[in-house]
Amino acid sequence: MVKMDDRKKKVLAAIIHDYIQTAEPVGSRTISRKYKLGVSPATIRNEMADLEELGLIEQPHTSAGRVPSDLGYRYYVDHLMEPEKLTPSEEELIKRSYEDKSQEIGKLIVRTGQLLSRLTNYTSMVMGPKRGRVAAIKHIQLVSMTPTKAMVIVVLDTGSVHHQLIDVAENITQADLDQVSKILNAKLSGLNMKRIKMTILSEIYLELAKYKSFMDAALELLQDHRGYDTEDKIYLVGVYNILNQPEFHNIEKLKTLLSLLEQEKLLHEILVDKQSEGLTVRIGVENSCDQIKDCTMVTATYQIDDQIIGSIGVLGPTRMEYAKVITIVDHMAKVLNKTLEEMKRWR
Amino acid sequence: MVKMDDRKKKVLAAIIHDYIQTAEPVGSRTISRKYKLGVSPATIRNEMADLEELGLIEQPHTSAGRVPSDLGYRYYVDHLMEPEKLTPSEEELIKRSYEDKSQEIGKLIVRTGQLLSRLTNYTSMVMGPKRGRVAAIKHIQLVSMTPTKAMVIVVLDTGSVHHQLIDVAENITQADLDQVSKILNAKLSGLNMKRIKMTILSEIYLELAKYKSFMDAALELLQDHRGYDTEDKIYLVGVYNILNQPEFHNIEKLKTLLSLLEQEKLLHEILVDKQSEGLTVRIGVENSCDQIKDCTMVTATYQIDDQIIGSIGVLGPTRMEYAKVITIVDHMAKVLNKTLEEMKRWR
DNA sequence: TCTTAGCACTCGATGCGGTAGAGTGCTAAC
DNA sequence: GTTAGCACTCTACCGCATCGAGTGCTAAGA
Repeated sequence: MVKMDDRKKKVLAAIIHDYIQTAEPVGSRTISRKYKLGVSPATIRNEMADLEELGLIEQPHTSAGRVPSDLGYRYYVDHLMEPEKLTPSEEELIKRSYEDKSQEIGKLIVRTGQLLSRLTNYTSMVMGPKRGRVAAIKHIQLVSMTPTKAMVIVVLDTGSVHHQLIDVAENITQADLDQVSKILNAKLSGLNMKRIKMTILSEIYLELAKYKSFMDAALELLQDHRGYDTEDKIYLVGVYNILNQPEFHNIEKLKTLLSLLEQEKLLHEILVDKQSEGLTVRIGVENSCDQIKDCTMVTATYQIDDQIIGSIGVLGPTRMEYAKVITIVDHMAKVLNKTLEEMKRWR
Repeated sequence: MVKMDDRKKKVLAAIIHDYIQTAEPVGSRTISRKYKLGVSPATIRNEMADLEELGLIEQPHTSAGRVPSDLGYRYYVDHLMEPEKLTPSEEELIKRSYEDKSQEIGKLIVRTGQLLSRLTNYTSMVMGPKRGRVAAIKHIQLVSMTPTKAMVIVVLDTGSVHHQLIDVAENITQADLDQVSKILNAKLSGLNMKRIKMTILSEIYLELAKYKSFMDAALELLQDHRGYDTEDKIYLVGVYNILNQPEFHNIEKLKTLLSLLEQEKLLHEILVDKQSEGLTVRIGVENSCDQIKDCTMVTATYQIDDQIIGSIGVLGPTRMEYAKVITIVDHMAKVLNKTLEEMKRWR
């Protein structure tokens, strides 16, 4: 049985570095010349044969150089890689992006996605925050728009605002609506969405019998839980960055990947696949989804009060700049968590 | 000088039909066999030579068949094409999509984009409604979120709702906020955004001197005109449909096009380029933008009270199914206009 | 005068053999 | 254990011949 020794590690690291840069199979000669291990190509070749036996590298065909296997990348990430530091300008950019504090949580997440994509040059995927608890109603307001239309506005304590137009009878005035708003607020304000059960609703019905005609529509908005959740929403930024990866210059591969990215359900599975707190790197076949078998996903969770409420991630080819991407994702998750912590008070 | 006669028209139409279907240059033999004009390939060849002289068709190289030129498509669209009727299932689909009446105008536009893309299998571009007039304030509401944060909500008479979190002093209560809301509503309700000038603002400042601390932030939201406009926002649907077009199996072309589609400003120019009321077809070089010189755009405007407030359109290769696409875009614009007319009352 | 069969011609696509070059594995010497 | 040397393998590339689709032209026929 072959064992990894120090030189093998160096050779593997060299192969991976070179391949990440060039996307071309790496030969023994290249390594000997570019990476000064102080040994001849022949020695490198022996080491390479061992590394291949270990399953860490592969040959596309005889007389081609070697290419890292998924397992090789895995070994690299786990044992060899030295995380790259952020450049001052990168740090600066991140800092500036989070400066504006009076943000809605959703916007924060979107901005994170944009940053991830911009810094890594890959595609970023971020998942909107899942409520650690169910959102509670802060305020309800009805506004008359035209004689027959009114706007229902619901403010949640998470800082999100929802609105919908409803039809109302011709003779309803803004005064009526104010009256209804008042009652709704008295009854519902502070309650979380799950606790708005039929009992309370029928109570309201009773009290507002004369407005029955439009209460149905108004309450429908309240009941529509899904409408309040950004939980399932996944934001993609920089999808077209994959066009810069030579491995996707093949239209068929491109189609497969892009059609995957259109399906939010699958994205969701990919993003939370085997998710545990902190940073996760899933390389090639480690992904459960077939369509990204030659991609790597670097994801991290973000949380509030130790409860995971969402994920951010970067999707790229297995030939990914691991040292850079991992640092960035990790750092962004930390910054995001810190920012969320500061915003926590009003959630 | 060669003149178009009936048979030339038939030959041109045949070439275009065949090319739209196959994306391959069309030969004289194919036309004679498939399109039963009752003449031999040799005759067709003579006609083709004439059509080429007229600039309506081109030869990629000697010994290849003919391909329609932009001019050829133009002639086809102007003189030869018979608009294709919508199938019952298509009509049904469109009808169902617009059934839900109590819609916000923005959602209506997005839905239109989705339909366009789905029905045509090309990329759709729709532009959000430009206000015929400046939006007016319908209602302002301040809601206390935490001891130090409040939500400003502004409802416009166009049916859009805007909100933003602001910082407030620790000792401000919801009652205070209600008081401020009341005054703001009294002063500003019904005014359009342009008319909120310094005079009115300073009046408010005077009256609400004791809340001065946070009025700045609240009024900033009111002043931020751009925030209220969806005018410049362009929705793209079905971008990946272009992958199905053989003309874009070339990565470089694809990159050029996709990078164009990422630039909203350019999109805006493309969509309203030489825009006049009604349906417009811009074929290949007729587009002012270089990057879509081998694309065709079919656009239509939508209006309220004879004022153009936006555009919808489809982007595809010049080898486009004109008869189908033109019918669909035209029909969708009409349906959209009709729906907007019905919604008009509350705008 | 218009149509068409026939034919020579053009040019891209395809396939094949040969070559160059990159890279390997193995062996034998250091 | 390392390395120089060498035979071997396989891809990429080039040139060449061939095939076939499609043309333009010409001359005969309607």
